[in-house]
Amino acid sequence: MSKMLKDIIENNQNYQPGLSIDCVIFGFHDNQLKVLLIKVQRNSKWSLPGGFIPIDEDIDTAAVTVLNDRTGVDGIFLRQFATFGKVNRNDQHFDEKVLEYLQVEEAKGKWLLRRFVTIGYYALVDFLKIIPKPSNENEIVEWIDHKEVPELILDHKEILEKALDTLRTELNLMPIGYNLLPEKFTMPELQKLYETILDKKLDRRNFLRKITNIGILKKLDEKKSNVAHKAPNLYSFDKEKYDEVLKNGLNQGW
Amino acid sequence: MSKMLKDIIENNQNYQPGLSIDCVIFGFHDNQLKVLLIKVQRNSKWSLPGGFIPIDEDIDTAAVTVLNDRTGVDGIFLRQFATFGKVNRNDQHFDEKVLEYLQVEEAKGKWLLRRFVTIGYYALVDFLKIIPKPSNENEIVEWIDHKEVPELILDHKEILEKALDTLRTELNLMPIGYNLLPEKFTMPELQKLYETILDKKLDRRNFLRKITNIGILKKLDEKKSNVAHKAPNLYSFDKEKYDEVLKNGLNQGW
DNA sequence: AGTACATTGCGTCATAATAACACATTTAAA
DNA sequence: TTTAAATGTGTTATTATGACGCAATGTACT
Repeated sequence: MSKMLKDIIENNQNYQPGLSIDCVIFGFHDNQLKVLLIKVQRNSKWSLPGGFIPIDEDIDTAAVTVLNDRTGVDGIFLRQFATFGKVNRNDQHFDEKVLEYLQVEEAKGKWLLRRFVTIGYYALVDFLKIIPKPSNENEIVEWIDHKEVPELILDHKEILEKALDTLRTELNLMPIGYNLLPEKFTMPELQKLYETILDKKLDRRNFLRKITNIGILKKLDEKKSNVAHKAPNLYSFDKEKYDEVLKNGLNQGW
Repeated sequence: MSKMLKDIIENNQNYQPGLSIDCVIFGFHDNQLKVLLIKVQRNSKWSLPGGFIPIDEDIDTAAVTVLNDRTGVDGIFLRQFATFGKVNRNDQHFDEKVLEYLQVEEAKGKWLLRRFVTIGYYALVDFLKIIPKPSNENEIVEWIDHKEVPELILDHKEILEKALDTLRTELNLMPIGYNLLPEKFTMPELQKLYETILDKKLDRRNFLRKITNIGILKKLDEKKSNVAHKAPNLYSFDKEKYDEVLKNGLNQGW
């Protein structure tokens, strides 16, 4: 932090006051659903990557910037899911000591001390295509298994939980693998992705039938190599049909 | 407006800057899905009821206040669904002329002229229990059929559409009638509610079977009186089971 | 009073989706 | 060569869904 944050505080008239963005960036690797977390060295707790909103940018655009800053990619699945604004949510986060440390004027510093409402976005990214990028030299950026996320700052744990909850619901409304898996993948991998998100075992054969019937998969004439046991077939998504289902939704219900 | 808005502007340090709340309040009557809209006389366009966020209130609490101000009820279904923050969303809404009219100092007035990000909430209320209440003497509050909503200010039409879209999706995830219908209701009424929200005809007999199987209805030993044709049976919700389904969700999907 | 008509209540039947499970095949490792 | 673990491809019973049929009820009209 520091230089960048100091710049923002001193030019706070260029940013939307009292409003921030936090991103829950999901990736899938080693059969684990991972979350990209950051740590500012000075601080002992991990947090979600976030940022402020330039007054001349749409909030969605600002969210893309946050994502892009940390992952170096864009054109990815990024979706707003909730806004958090409890009165005390960022009490005791930044205080006078921080402002003193940053050497900003008291008047300017007040901008940072008030209640910040934060808009939560979640992103689905291809783990292998991302190189976690600290946005400055003191920042640590890491993928952490969602089951082993340590204590986070402020209400970030609540934000993460809500994102995961949203993801679970969306799983019933749309396909999601395209954003989280590599170009080619196996059926067990896709199933494991679903199982990990839902935290629930699924029957292998029933899963195959159901996911196949959606009509978004292409079975490739190729098997995964260098694997223990029988080599599983490779699949890829039929992007055109995938997008169609994304648009129209899965379960019509009524 | 006016007195109240002027007060807010002059005491803007008591409100979250650049942030507002807009409520899409749904009611059901005469087989129509209605939306509660307001009109400030000076202005020719209708708008969603909204408000600002006191710095010492949670955003959810502020939303309850907005709802309560216009309907006089609380303890109702109220849910945040999205946050809107395009850069130009409130350009040309309030301008210098308004501030002049309100006779507020220019410095204070600037608070109102910047981009406001608005948090959208939607509410489901029992039409008959609500008495639309103007929050001041110049305000007009009215129920308007969602199919006949005229042009609205700013991006309020977009906000309304998004709320309706969310409601349609939620219909597949949870039951909703409890909040929109009176204590006792008929099966055709409940079905019409679903048809109106979904904008789609449903088969009467299949609807009965499906809604009954959810297990949230109590068939009363009573028929609706004063109706043309055969008197339909009355139903009410089994609140305990209803809440259980609300919590656990309808379609498990996977 | 008698009849037409709209609406309700309670079904059926064919088809599709889902849950539970069986068995042969492939491959690495013992 | 055998074993164990995983994959590929089924079957069967049950349940859910979509598309209808028909008698009963009550209003409105002649």
